[in-house]
Amino acid sequence: MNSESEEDYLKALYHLQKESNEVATNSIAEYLKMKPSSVTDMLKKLSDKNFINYQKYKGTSLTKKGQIIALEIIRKHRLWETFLVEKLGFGWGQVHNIAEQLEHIKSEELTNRLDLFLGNPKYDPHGDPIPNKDGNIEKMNQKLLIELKEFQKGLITGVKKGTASLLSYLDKEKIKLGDKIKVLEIIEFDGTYIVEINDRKCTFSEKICQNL
Amino acid sequence: MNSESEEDYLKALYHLQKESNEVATNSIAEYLKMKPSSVTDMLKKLSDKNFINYQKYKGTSLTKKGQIIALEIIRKHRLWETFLVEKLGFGWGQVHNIAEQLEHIKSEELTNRLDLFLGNPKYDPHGDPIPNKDGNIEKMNQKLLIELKEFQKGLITGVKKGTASLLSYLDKEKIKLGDKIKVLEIIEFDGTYIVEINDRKCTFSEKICQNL
DNA sequence: CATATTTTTTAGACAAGTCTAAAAAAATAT
DNA sequence: ATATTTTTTTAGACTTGTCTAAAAAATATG
Repeated sequence: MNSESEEDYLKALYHLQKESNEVATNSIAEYLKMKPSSVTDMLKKLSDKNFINYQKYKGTSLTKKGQIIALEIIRKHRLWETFLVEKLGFGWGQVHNIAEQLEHIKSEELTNRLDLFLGNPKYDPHGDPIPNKDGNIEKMNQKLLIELKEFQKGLITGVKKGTASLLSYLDKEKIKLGDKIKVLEIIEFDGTYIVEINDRKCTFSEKICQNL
Repeated sequence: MNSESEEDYLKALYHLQKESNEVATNSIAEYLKMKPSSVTDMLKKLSDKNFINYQKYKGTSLTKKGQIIALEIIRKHRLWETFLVEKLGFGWGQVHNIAEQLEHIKSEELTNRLDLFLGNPKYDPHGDPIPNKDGNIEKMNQKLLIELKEFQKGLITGVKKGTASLLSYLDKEKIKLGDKIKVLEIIEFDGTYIVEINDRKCTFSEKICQNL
């Protein structure tokens, strides 16, 4: 059985690999808020267990075996987030920390029963796809809002950096997943977007370049 | 914040205190399947934190503060067991280990929302009372089956030592909590009970001296 | 390309929680 | 009331996962 710490590293690797295939020691350290030396230690351990491809001073990547574990953790995380929002009535922003704990609960049967109980959801409350039992995860066809030009339209399917403050702002504005969005105007000067959602006009700063 | 290990000790203390008020180091060790020396170490730590009354070579007991923590853990354990059985469809016997993990999840709001979601249950699936938010727990008015005489009647409200094998035996016999029970005959020789449950006759060995 | 900077690793330390073996205290028995 | 046994504690070791400081490798700069 793997420790919680090992699971955290594998999950981090999975997320960081979306940016670039080879992950640097320092970026893992930054992501997990640890010192690079601690990361090196753990990379050795994960390499011994054949969860990662690792050679000194080279970048790191998940092996097939490591990826399977990472996806199991992500599956559990997203299922629990769904449970917390759908069944217990938590808001978007509150669930991450709790799911971070729940994702380490070890029981395959629990995970599968939870999945069934939730109606085999495809997406979590943030719009991220939930891997299935066999570790298959849907490739996302998402764009960032900043990639859209004037008069283009889209559906809001998720938020990238789920900062609590952004999520609660969106909540307050009654903006939710699945809402249609249309870009009315882009202000050159500071990159502010004027968009239309649910027939209402909203203004997004450039920093909210993280939805489609 | 308290470690999982500390929580396990406090919970053990709570359960062992029901037998006798002062708990011996060795009995904690046996209960938790650890060596007595490890227990001594932890007792010092818990004593420093004012969770227990401890003096070298004397027995140990929970302080008010320690009892509050213990009851929080027990509350969480029993709520999660209820969730697993009622909502996810697990059987009696399967839930203990999983609840043992879930009880350590730290979020008061989660616990309270779970409680609400389950309809503020008073008893867990084994018939044990669930402490409320303020740590109040119902005193049990349970007797062991062995305490009943011939022709006395009762309600099955719980199982003491929840061994998986006994639970699955009861399941197979379709015996569940709330069933009415009537003692028809007690066989002197080996203490076997012949009882009537749901209009059917059953035979219980003396060892099943753990229901009312 | 030689030096400076950055990244990564090594070496050694520490905290938590456990263990074994031995010593000390308490309980029991003769 | 003393000797034996049992219980409990102490002392020291080990593991896991982290850290700091220093060394080594890789990368960037003039």
